[in-house]
Amino acid sequence: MPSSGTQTYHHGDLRSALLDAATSRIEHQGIDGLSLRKLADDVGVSRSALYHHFRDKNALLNAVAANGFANWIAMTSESGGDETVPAQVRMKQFVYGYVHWAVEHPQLYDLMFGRPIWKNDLADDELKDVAYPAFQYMLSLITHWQQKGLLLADKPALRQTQVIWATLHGLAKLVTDGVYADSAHIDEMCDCAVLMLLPKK
Amino acid sequence: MPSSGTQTYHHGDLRSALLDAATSRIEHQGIDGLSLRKLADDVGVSRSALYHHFRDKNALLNAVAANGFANWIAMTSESGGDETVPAQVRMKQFVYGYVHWAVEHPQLYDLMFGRPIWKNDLADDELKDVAYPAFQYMLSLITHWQQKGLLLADKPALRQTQVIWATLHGLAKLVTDGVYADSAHIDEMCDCAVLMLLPKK
DNA sequence: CATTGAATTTGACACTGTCAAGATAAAGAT
DNA sequence: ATCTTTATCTTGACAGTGTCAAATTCAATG
Repeated sequence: MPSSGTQTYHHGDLRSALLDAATSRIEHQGIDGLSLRKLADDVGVSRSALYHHFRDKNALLNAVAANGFANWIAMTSESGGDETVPAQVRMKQFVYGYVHWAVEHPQLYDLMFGRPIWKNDLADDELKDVAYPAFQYMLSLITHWQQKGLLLADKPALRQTQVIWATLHGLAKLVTDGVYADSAHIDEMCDCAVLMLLPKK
Repeated sequence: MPSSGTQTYHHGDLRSALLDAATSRIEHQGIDGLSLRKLADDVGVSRSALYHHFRDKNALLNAVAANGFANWIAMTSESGGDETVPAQVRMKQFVYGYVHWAVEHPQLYDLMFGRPIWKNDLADDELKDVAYPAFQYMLSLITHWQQKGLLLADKPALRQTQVIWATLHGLAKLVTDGVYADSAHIDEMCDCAVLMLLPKK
């Protein structure tokens, strides 16, 4: 059992070392900036050692995204789970939490919610197992708001979930992509979004 | 003056031929699926002929995006310009038009409003010259809705523009990326968005 | 100690964007 | 008409990429 630090032929835990290094590189250089060969250098291993732990580059990206979802769910259920504060406050906290997390992990967010994985049907089962519950959580949360009277019940919860999620997703993407919105106004934009999405006044 | 059809050494209008082929390839295979060498094959020219008309691959992408904006603006001012119908109907038309255009040109939309160009500061002047007016058009349109009483005036028009745009952008991206929304429900989602964004009821 | 089997490396291939140097053709000058 | 210039296109080359097959190294098991 080679303890960490010493460099043995068998790395010991190459899979998670690659995962960590890949996550770090993605967060700094972006998805397109991830080169498997440079990644191997980071970890101090040869270029094709990776293929004994991941089927190909996409499988590695899937695993990184899956880790991201686990992280995301932890953040999200934290900001939405406090039952002592009123639902409206929790909604605002959720919106803040969602957008800020995306802005703090723009590249990871891109990977998790971007086309390359979902539209091209490149998500493997492991990723789906962690991503779908995340989607369902949003639906249950917004259904809950609806039941509490925070949202009107004149439209299906699923549609309202999609619209609210779209707004959060759009805010996050406009800011992180630098399109007609900059990070100095995140909170103002979130406030405005909450005001506009809540019914009555 | 080589007429089109005959294959001469000097292509005649290689620049726009490359633009067309690139646009077509991007719309079918996506941005990452665009290879300059295959593109050259499409046009029947050698691999590096392109560099006499575009500084590099990014310049080509910029030009494709600029074309996209021109197209986008044409569509958009068409669906928003009819002064004979009431503002509320025009808003709905605008929402429909925006999302449908994005869904019909997903890859182009990605290129135009995505991070690779804007966040990485890879937009050249030609692109900015056509993109910024597009952004401003959205602002003026939504300011107009506000003045017509369609939106409340309790929040700055800029913020409301960003939120509404975020919602449209988010809807478009969720659908085109295949994340928890599919194209069969576009219109329902648009309807729901309009209902939720408009004040009162 | 021998053998099995997993982990890792090296060599190779096809592909990518990009540049320098050469080849070609059109336009302008005399 | 011929020469010169200039824009256009091609060929050769290089560094980089993901990925596979075959060879190597090591740990564990018999």
